[in-house]
Amino acid sequence: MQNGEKPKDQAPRLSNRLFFRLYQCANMLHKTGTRALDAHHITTQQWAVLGALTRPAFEPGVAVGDLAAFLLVSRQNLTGVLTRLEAMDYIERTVDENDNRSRLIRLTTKGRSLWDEDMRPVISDFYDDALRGFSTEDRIHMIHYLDKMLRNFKDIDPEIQTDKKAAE
Amino acid sequence: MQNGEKPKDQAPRLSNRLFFRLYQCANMLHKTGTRALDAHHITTQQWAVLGALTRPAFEPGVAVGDLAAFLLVSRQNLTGVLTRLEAMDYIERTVDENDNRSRLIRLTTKGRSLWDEDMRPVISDFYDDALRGFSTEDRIHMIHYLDKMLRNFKDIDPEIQTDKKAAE
DNA sequence: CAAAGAAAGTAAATATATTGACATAAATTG
DNA sequence: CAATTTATGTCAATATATTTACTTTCTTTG
Repeated sequence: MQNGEKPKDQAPRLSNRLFFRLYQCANMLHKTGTRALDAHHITTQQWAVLGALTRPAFEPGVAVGDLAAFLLVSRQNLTGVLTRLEAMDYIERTVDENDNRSRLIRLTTKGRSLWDEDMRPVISDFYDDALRGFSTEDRIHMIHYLDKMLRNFKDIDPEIQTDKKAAE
Repeated sequence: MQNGEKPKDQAPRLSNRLFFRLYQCANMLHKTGTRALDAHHITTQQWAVLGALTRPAFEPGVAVGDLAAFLLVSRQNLTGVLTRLEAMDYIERTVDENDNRSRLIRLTTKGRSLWDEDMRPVISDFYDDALRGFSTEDRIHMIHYLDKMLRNFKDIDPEIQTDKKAAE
């Protein structure tokens, strides 16, 4: 620590700057991400849902609550997003045979096609643009920091039980 | 590059993971941040606006468009947030003497008091919790990455003119 | 096995956020 | 200087996102 002039006074400004940048990045992620997929009328939230549903573990169908826990949004929020995706025929809701309360969410053939043919190339280009200048090591470091912050957020949130189980 | 097995195949998964973590962090930032200030009925967006208005450069009053450019949200979005903050008597809108189209946004005495007495301590604790385990260098690196990504986002966005001018 | 409890999903109310459209006022042009 | 263009803020429509409340179904108890 070479800076001798009261490092404690710098900390609040540093934290403030960090979170403001995170806030700005979040705004731009949704703004530019939604615009990138505008031709297909897909928003970043719908993107996140569709992307989750392509995961091998979720392909047989996933409950709304589990999907919400994975995306870190509320169950109630997902209801609306899922309703719109279902209306566009990209996903389907089926009743869980083992539990009539539970609805299993799954990609339709149309949804799978949208993801593979239309969205995947656009997303790939979007990633390239947004990560321009990031080396592989930069990306790994950034993921490390985001993971670390995410664990802290989960500790703050009384709803989420941090069960130490790595989710990929 | 020591990893000899097709590093190009790893890149998409790395990018995907990075943006998914960013998406999750953004969700948690708003969720836990709004909850932290729930006792004062302040959301993270209102927090961002009030925080911006405490900046010395904005204290004489700032135009809606300039505030939107600073926060990286749309002008139209701010209208609603400002209306609610004005109804709570935390900010005031005055007409710019030099331009009758422009409204100058400023903190009220009540808003200044809310920020200094009520919000600042809560925000300070929130920062401590969310950045637990982050060294000063970690914070600087994280800010660096967020800044870098932000520049890329601005390059993607056709609306924003990146005029290379550092905004603090 | 019936009653209390918990869990899953959805609806309603409130607050963001975006784009498109619009009214007013300033700036530019001919 | 009048006419077009541009700039500023707001309203409207759509899509998130949250908390509160409720219905249905499953689980737990007595």
